[in-house]
Amino acid sequence: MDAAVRALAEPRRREILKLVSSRELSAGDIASHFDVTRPAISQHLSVLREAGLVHERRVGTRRLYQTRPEGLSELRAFLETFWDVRLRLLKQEAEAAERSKIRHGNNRHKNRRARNKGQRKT
Amino acid sequence: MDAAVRALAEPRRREILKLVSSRELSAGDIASHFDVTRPAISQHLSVLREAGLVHERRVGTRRLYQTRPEGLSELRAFLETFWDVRLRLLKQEAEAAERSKIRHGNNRHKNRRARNKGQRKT
DNA sequence: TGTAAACGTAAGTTGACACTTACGTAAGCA
DNA sequence: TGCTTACGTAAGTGTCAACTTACGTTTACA
Repeated sequence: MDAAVRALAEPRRREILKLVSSRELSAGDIASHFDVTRPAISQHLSVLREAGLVHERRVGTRRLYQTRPEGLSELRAFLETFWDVRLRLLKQEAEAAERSKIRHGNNRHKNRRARNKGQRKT
Repeated sequence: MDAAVRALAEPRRREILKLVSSRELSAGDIASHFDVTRPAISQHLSVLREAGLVHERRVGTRRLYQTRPEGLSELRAFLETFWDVRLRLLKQEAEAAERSKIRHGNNRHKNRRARNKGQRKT
């Protein structure tokens, strides 16, 4: 995953991924979309390939590239965990507030604490 | 999103995010989990805060940090698009194969082409 | 077989960035 | 009011990575 996220940190590489996400393109075609030299794009493509984010296919003298979404799955899972944790925390807080209400009835002070926790800015 | 993904490119910053995803921790507490100096962690925390990935809260002389999952949503959406595109392409290929079958009956040559496209390595 | 096309690779340069030590600052506290 | 605690910030250093130009390599083709 480290290689994938490092590869994505470069804006141009993210652009390349978008370019070849829905169709194969040759290295030259890809390079023509940018204002840097062709070797620079070639190096970006190497980084993307080694990170497992693109697939390379050689046909004749050309090399065709296409996005490999599976290369993103680990990072995707990493990001998901944070949303899972957030949801779990919110659920726990809601349950704690509920228990507090049951135990202490309509005690105003306790209710205010629970409500404030739930209101934490999102 | 650029700031977020650049922030995530650093392994230690990803570790910090994990540390404070389920609970608030002070800068010092966070630093104690690593073998670099406290100022180094402080700089990492600045990067994470400016990228919108953590929330900072000051209490007394301490600063408490916690992950802000919303800061990851743009990158998350970016990653999702690649899976959406992949699914759309697979669907199109399947439909094309189906139409080809209807038009040409059990023509072996055409069927083989369609099957090979579907078998493209995942 | 020689030439052109489409690439990748080598080598060097520049800028960013992760780290260090040293210092500044705000809040608690005797 | 001084001292301590818990930080951030400044300044300097070394490493890495993105770019350039120059060159090598493979395939197609007359």
